[in-house]
Amino acid sequence: MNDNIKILVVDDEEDILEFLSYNLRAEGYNVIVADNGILAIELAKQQQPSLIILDVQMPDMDGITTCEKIREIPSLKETVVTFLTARSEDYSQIAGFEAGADDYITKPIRPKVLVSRVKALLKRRGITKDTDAIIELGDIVIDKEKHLTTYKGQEVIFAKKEFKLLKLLISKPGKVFTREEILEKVWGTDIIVGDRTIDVHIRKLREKLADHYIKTVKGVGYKFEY
Amino acid sequence: MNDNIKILVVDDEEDILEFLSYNLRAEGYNVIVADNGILAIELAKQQQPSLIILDVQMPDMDGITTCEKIREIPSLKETVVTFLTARSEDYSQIAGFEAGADDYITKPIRPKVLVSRVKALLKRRGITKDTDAIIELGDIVIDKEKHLTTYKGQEVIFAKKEFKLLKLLISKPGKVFTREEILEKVWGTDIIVGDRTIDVHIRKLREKLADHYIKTVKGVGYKFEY
DNA sequence: GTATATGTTAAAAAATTGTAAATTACTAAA
DNA sequence: TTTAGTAATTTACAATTTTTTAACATATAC
Repeated sequence: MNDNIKILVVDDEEDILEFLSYNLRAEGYNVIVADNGILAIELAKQQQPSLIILDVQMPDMDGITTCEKIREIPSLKETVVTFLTARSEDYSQIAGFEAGADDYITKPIRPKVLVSRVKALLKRRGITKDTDAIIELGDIVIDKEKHLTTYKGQEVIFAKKEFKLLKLLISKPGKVFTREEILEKVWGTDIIVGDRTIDVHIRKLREKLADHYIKTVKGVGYKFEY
Repeated sequence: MNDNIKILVVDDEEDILEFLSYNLRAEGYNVIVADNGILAIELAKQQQPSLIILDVQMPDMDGITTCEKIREIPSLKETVVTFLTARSEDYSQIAGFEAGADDYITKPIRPKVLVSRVKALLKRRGITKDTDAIIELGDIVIDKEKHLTTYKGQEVIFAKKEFKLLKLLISKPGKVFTREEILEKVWGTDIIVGDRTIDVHIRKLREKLADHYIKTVKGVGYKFEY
């Protein structure tokens, strides 16, 4: 479902790992787990999760140290980190924020609280599920269901193919989509179109939005960058 | 790039074998061929291809029988099999799926259709070469998905070949890559370029990063050292 | 010192993409 | 069914960027 949003849960207690991943998976998240800080860092580097839930109290390497190390990794600078603390221990709260955490969740964990907190955190960072009917990126709002796009509050009309292309590019901002990928996703596998077709459609998008949103990566493809 | 992905093509007509292998090799696949079912089974057992493209109409042992026999071989249970049928013959399509095929391609074969179909099939089975999406070495971060390289937090733009070369060298820091190896991996086997081409590209990398990362091992090749 | 391998630079060549205009395909109304 | 309008694609060429070549400089091993 939302296997696009990856969450890494780190705790040394098996029970808690299961509890958390069960509840998050039920919401459709792609959950990966680690039972210690070392593994957590390794997994985080490789898998690039959007959110890391980190228990403060762990043997060997505690959550705070783990968080500090995570923050040192350039590719994880933007990752949301939230702590899991037993009761509301003032001390770990403060230390947690200093270590670079974005939020903390206190045990005992209530499933509903957990889920809403996670949703809020991700939303705050603009990480949305691609199943959402509405994609919002600053000035650009796309309503998939209504086939409606708004740019700076103004409605912009995109033809069918244009809309599909825009939706694709915007679905993973920053990711480069190769021409092949675009053909496959927008036109379909068996349809063959000429070499310039994609360019022309890209041009239409650039015309209707602003030039700078869609970047060309020569020899590779196109990407959407806000 | 995909030289690890092996495809077995089975057809009794020499022309079609050549046509298929030419187009698949052009995409970088490792293609092996067989002109009859018996040989196909033998090769499949030995070589363990990821995908088998099987002509339905063949003398001696037809594609459907061959497929059934392949499906009986435990080590080939996971192999993707696709049929090649003349026109869209309903009969062979149905029989094909019963025999355990995953897809069928109809003749006449269009190269682009063939390739995209093959890619889709392999992807569906999760057969991809791509390792980690992000390579990280201290100050240098390479995001393959975003086709983006960061050096000391600053974005550095590499053209396609440069990017490929950097990716190769950085994939095994410290390892010396010979010129031959570089040519093969970055340019491909059958492309012939002059003597100074690699040097020029190495120079570009050195210009865009810092000189000291890429070391020359005279008489041998180049290596990346952090 | 000579021969061989590599470094450097600029310019040529090749590849890729951008664009406008023309053509074709499609769709909904008359 | 015809028609008119819009969308999608192709075409032909321009503009741009990347890649390669080629000529010469420099370094290194023997």
